[in-house]
Amino acid sequence: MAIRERRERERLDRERLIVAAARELAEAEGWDAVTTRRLADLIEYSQPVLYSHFKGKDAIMAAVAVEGFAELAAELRAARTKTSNPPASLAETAAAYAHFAETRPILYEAMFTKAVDLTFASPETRPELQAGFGELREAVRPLVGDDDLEVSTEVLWAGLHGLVTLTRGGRLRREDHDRRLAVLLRRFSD
Amino acid sequence: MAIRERRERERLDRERLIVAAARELAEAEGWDAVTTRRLADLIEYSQPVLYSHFKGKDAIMAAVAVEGFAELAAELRAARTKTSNPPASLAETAAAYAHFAETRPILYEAMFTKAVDLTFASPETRPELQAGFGELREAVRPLVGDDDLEVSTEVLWAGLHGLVTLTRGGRLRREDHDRRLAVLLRRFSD
DNA sequence: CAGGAGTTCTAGCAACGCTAGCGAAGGAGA
DNA sequence: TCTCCTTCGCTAGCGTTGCTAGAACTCCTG
Repeated sequence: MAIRERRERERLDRERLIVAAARELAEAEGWDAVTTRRLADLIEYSQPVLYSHFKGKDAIMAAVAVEGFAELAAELRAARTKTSNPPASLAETAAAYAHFAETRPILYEAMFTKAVDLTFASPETRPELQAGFGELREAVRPLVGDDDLEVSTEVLWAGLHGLVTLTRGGRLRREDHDRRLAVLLRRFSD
Repeated sequence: MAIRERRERERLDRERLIVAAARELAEAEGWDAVTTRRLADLIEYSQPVLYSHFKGKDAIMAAVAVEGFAELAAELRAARTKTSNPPASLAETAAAYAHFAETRPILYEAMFTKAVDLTFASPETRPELQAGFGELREAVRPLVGDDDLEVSTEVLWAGLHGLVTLTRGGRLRREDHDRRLAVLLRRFSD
């Protein structure tokens, strides 16, 4: 029976290896470079083993995206709890969100543009996916009435998401980023 | 010489035919269904003619996107000029933006997710791409100081874009859409 | 009517995601 | 220790993709 356990452990290791390789390759050369063949080469197994772990390429990207959500939540939390002054805390959190998207664009792309089949805002949503939103909500809470909390947080999230995606797509001049962030936040701080 | 003109006219017609076919197919079955082969079938020419008009598939999608930007600008303009009351005008314009993205999701996808190589916010930006932003700006102008105008408009745009993309991706519950729009607008109307 | 320029097609390349089915490896029972 | 049998990963290949080289055809010109 111990053999079975070792096998499962090795299997889990290999699964992590796949996700890590996919992420590294994507961050190095973009998602277009992440093909099942190159991935198989990187992990030093043949293509079909990928499919014994994941339903398809999309599922691998979704796994990378889940990692991204966990990291985003952690960074938002760190930023939010850096200060106890509510407006400053919100500003830190928002800046951390923008910074995450700016410095890890490939990860952000997987989280919001590629992985379409990750379910959100429903009971069976994976906790990693809710945590980030939760951090935003806690940063917003001290500044708005509790009745509007959910909706206000969603609007802030949308504002941040819109800023980073439009900037990434070359739709907004990068140099005005800080001013835009300030304008967005000012509307939550009075 | 008239022959040359006729030829160019026919060529232009065929180019429009390609773009129209691409758009129809995409709106009917999604962008994944738009392959060069199916497109060639639809226009009743062989594949290579597509490449005598466009550099590649991306260029065809970009052409569809440009159509989309023109239509979006027209609809925003119609909404904005429906009333002369500034806050109401802004609300109409914002609602029109959201309505456009909601009712023409495939077009919106081409405009903001697919066609990456359309240059924005630079002198050589095509006028169709600037017009939509211009309508937003004129709707915002009466409500904010002229010094903040550009940045405020960009933030509103980002907010709207974030709302529609997060909603489309299943990240926001659709039923709260109107409340979120109201919260976003309230921040521009006081 | 013959020549040549321009246009469109047939055919095919390399790469993609994904899968059927064979062959080897290795634990389980006699 | 030998044999069976399950489990596992591989080779090979299918169908489809975007794109292109070069042949074949059309049609205006002299």
